[in-house]
Amino acid sequence: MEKDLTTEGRILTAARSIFQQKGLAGARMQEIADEAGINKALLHYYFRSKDKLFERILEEAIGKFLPELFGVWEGEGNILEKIERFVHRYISFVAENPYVPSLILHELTINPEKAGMIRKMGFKPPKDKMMMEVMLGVQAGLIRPVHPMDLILNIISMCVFPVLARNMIQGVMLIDDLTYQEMIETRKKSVADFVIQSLRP
Amino acid sequence: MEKDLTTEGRILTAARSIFQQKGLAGARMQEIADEAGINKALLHYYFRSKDKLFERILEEAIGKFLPELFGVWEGEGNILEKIERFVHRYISFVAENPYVPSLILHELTINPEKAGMIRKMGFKPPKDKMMMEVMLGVQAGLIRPVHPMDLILNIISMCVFPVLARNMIQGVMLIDDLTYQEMIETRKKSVADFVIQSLRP
DNA sequence: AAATTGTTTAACTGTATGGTTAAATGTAAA
DNA sequence: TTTACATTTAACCATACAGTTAAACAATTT
Repeated sequence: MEKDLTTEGRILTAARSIFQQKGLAGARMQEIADEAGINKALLHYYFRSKDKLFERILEEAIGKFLPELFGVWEGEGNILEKIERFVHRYISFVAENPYVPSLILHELTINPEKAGMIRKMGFKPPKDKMMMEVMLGVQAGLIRPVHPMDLILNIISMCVFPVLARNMIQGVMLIDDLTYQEMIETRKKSVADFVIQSLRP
Repeated sequence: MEKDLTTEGRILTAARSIFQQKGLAGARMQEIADEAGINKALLHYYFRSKDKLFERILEEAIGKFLPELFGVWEGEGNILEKIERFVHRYISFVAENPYVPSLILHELTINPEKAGMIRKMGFKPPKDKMMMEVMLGVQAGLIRPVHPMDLILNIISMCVFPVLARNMIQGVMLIDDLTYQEMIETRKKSVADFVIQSLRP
């Protein structure tokens, strides 16, 4: 249980952790209360129901996740520089907030209609910008021609999956915590290299 | 509800589907019974408890997943050919059995200790073989030097993630079913190309 | 001091759900 | 036909859990 923060903050921190580990159905209000160092009555005093609490956490997760995801295309530099910056920032982000993709993945797998929430929150995937950026890179001779959506899927996969599936991969490959931690760290560079190497004309 | 198959088979099919969509905690025995076209009493007649049924499904999933994953390194050909074969086979496999990685991921995220089951089932990741194969490829001038574990993580990520996170990606990127289906299909080649391009010396 | 707000305690309600049971019915083989 | 197994029906039990309530206490503000 956290010492500092307000009670509401401690609840949110606890809820994030529990919901991420167990999902909506698997989480227990009592457990969240325990983790926050309070009791169930107070938990309901702050958040009327489990669903409301979960929705709050999910919205917060999406609100952190998407700007991070879409933001790259706004910055300076050519496509190679953007890729490098994106990979570094994105792996750092998911490594520090592993609950974010995990929650969204689980919830949207169970309940695909909830994707509507994304549009309601005003996010729009910058597909046009992506297309344009890749085309510019090709024309400038910086990269070979590729399908933009394929490229972006590849990059996101390599950034997110190793963090998202950490327990599974460690379990299957028998890798210890420290080694894995270091691997994630080195991947902030190596994934960008891997992509950039592949894009050589 | 399926017409053919034995009752046990229909139960397993139903359980796979429900457990994949909702996870262990979210699944309902009644729902599994309905999907199998039988009643709850008969479901318990075949599988004593939810946990037993789930364990059966999970073991089955791991038993399908790991041989597919580790099998590549046994076949003929140089590393580039193996990568090409692996990507094609692996994406085909996960596309046809999306429940497999989904189940394992969710369960091992919640319950990392269950990774022990993998060792108990006699699977061992062929790390040595992977190392050796990559080193041979480097020595033969087929590929540039890379960290084998990084490479394998990249490949697996690009194969599994787009299928695993399909709902999330479609929701975020606003891609319709058919388009996505086609993308998965083309990725059976394009991912291999992407990797092989990256590995050029 | 009084009022407001945050927090605890502890008991309680209602419901969803896993699991059981027993009796009846169907079905196929011995 | 008898035996054994498969399946249904329908009721039932026990438990876990979300959510409520009321009374008391603590802390802060007015």
